[in-house]
Amino acid sequence: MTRSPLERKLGAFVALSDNEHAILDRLYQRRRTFVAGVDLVHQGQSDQSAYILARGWAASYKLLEDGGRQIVDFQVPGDFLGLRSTLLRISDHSIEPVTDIEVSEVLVPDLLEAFSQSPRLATAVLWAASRDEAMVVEHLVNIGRRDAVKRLGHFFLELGTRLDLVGIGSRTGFACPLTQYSLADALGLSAVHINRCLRQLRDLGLMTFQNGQVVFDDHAGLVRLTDFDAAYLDQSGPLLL
Amino acid sequence: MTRSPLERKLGAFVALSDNEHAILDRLYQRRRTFVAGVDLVHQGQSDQSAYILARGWAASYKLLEDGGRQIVDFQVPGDFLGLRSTLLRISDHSIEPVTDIEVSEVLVPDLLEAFSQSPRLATAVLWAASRDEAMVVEHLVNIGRRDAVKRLGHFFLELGTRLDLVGIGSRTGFACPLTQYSLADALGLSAVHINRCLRQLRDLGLMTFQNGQVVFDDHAGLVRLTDFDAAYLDQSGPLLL
DNA sequence: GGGCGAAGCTGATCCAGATCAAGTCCGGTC
DNA sequence: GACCGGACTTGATCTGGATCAGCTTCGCCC
Repeated sequence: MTRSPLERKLGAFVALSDNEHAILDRLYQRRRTFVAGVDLVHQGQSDQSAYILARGWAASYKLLEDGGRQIVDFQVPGDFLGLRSTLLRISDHSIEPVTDIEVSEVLVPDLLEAFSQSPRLATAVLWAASRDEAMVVEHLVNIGRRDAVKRLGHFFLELGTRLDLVGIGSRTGFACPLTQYSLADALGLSAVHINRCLRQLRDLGLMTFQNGQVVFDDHAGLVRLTDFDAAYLDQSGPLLL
Repeated sequence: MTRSPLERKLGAFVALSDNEHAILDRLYQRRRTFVAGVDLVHQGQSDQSAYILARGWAASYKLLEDGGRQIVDFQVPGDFLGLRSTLLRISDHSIEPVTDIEVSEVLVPDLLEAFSQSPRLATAVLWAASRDEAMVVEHLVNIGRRDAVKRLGHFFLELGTRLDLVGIGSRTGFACPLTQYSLADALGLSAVHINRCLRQLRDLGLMTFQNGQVVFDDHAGLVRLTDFDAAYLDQSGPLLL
């Protein structure tokens, strides 16, 4: 039996029963696709549904009235899109596909129904939400207290680790569809400065990002420089309830 | 019947039954107190329990190996302390009481047990976690894209709104036990600069923070300056499941 | 009442990163 | 094959906020 990315992710937290797998399978039968660059959720929108990302990359961001934007996080396969928005009933952010993406739609009532059928599923989803929050927190620390070069290096290390966990990419590198502009919006820097920092990382022999390809030339060195600690991504294996 | 701050908060999301109130009451009978300045949770610690803050203020923060620290969020009565850490099994952050605090201890197994007795409670807690995440996200945007004065103003407006919702403080101001140093650690600025920005806000006639007292001299003006929108704090009333 | 430590305040200087202004180097498209 | 727009690159200059160094004020303790 093949498992979806979500089932793999939740399965890493609680050991799911056959019945729970069946409940999850029923959750997302509605397959949809969205093209790169066109928002699927708008800030301020209400009553939209949540999605589970099956293929491609997306970005969640907030727009400021002065025109600036802050990318809060990127989503990769297996991640929820807009789960928080549906619970809060109004979306506090927008979501834009970075590449063409494929998602499964999850209707809120179905999700709540699944929770009442299996409270352990509710706990697993709460765990997934906590993990997402931990990533945002680390992002906050990154922006608040690290200088530009460390910030950039740390960002790529986190991304690499996340992709590793869902089976895309590895310790040596990964394919990355982001532009220097989106990196700037994510890291609170200007695109020009991102460019210079990428060069620095290259010159230091630590990592390379060119032509949509990230290569960790010296993974250990980069970890050392950026004070990266993957603990918050938690992958210690299923908790038995 | 008097409700605890937590029950009030969760009750704002789902209308709780008497039975659910009873389950919640059973959750936290263990009252504990901690003195200001002494961490109750350490980064890297595992197996600690979660708490619900009943009185006083706390700060959750992360330490960097270069000695810097980033305060991720402040907690006020009704907020969870360390909920995320217990789900992730290892704490990714530390928690320090800003004032002497009073908390109720919540054991994880009890919490999971409560979820299986009432899936609606699980949903309500998931909602509370989403709300916390929304605050961290807004904090991220604040640090990533707003200049120091706006950042500071926005911070105080959020805090004011949160306190308003739990019945402490009001539209005109609130008592605030934070030092300029802790503000600096929260906002990714230096304490010196916080001092100058506070003066600016005072000179602009927008707000005053002196002697542990925040006064909004021109609430509307401050909202305008800082692009503050309380939508992410969601208080549209109970969702009926 | 004197000493001491935390918090607050202020001025002078420095620097990381923004901004401005030109480029180059694609891949598409007519 | 000329044109165009998007991503990337590079240099010159400017500036918000850090850092350093010292000051005051106040509460607390002996």
